Amino acid sequence: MGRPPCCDKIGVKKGPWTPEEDIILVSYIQQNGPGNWKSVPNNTGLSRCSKSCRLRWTNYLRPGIKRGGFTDHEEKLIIHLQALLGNRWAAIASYVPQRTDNDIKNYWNTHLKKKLRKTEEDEAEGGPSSFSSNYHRPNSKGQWERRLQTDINMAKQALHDALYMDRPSFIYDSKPSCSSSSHSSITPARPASTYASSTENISRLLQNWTRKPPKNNSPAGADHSTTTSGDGTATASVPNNIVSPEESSCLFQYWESKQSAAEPLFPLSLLETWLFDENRGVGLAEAGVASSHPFTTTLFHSRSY
DNA sequence: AAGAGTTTCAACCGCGTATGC
DNA sequence: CGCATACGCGGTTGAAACTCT
Repeated sequence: MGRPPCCDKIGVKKGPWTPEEDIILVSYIQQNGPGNWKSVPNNTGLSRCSKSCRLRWTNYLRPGIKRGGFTDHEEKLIIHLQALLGNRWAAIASYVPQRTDNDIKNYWNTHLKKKLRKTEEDEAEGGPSSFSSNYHRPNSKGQWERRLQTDINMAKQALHDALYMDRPSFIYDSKPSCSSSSHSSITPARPASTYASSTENISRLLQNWTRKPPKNNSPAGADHSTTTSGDGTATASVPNNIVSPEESSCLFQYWESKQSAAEPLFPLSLLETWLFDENRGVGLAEAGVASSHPFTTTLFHSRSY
């Protein structure tokens, strides 16, 4: 009885990946594209479980991944999304370009949770804090969870329509106009050259391997933005997320622009309001907020329920 | 300088879901 | 429809790095 192991445990190597293994994996994916992970160990000769290969690729080697050095905006975005979505890290990651779910999860567990706890303690003692008060509202999660899922799916569709309705051919071969640095493709099967930017990651990685910088040089990590790979994302490995990389980029950029303009947290407050709104009959469009931004306008006008 | 304690994060594990037969 | 397999996700672990004493 019991679940069979995902792969043959005998002879399967575990633990940290070596640069050699990384190179083998990256070059294989450059040629064949991500996917069909089951066959990767056999075809590459790597003594690794298929799962391990996929994880290594999606969390570390994939082009366009930014590591460490979370910005203040990203931090707030994550907190906000966590309050909305719970521990759905993959969903949250879909809104934060260039970050992996694992990275966000780790950051949450090691930094943000503590930060929130501390802030809440401070609040309990004295004045209100802008950091957490907006994010942790009591709400019967179960109550809106099912609805949330439906809403998310519909929002995704609407968002997609809104973003791409004028660009029928965009999806697989051109960059979204609002995205300067993110993934540009969501096609599963790709020519080898598409993955060229993997080499940026791997070379950077190998540099780090030979001269490991102190861990807390996180801003340097943020500067790595390699990221502008501009193409070649391993999009076949993009999980079944709420929004595509293009969409998340747009959202994120809008978020960032609003943040830098010192405006309130409009886009997510809007989203949050929408999601939490008990009186669904009263849409935000009717409340007059949606019209203030074309994105949300289209989003809400696209909703047909 | 060194040992203890703490933090970080890459990687693993197990479960749920999707897909193909 | 049921089963087998592959994939994706979230929780957890543990080694390495870092900080404190």
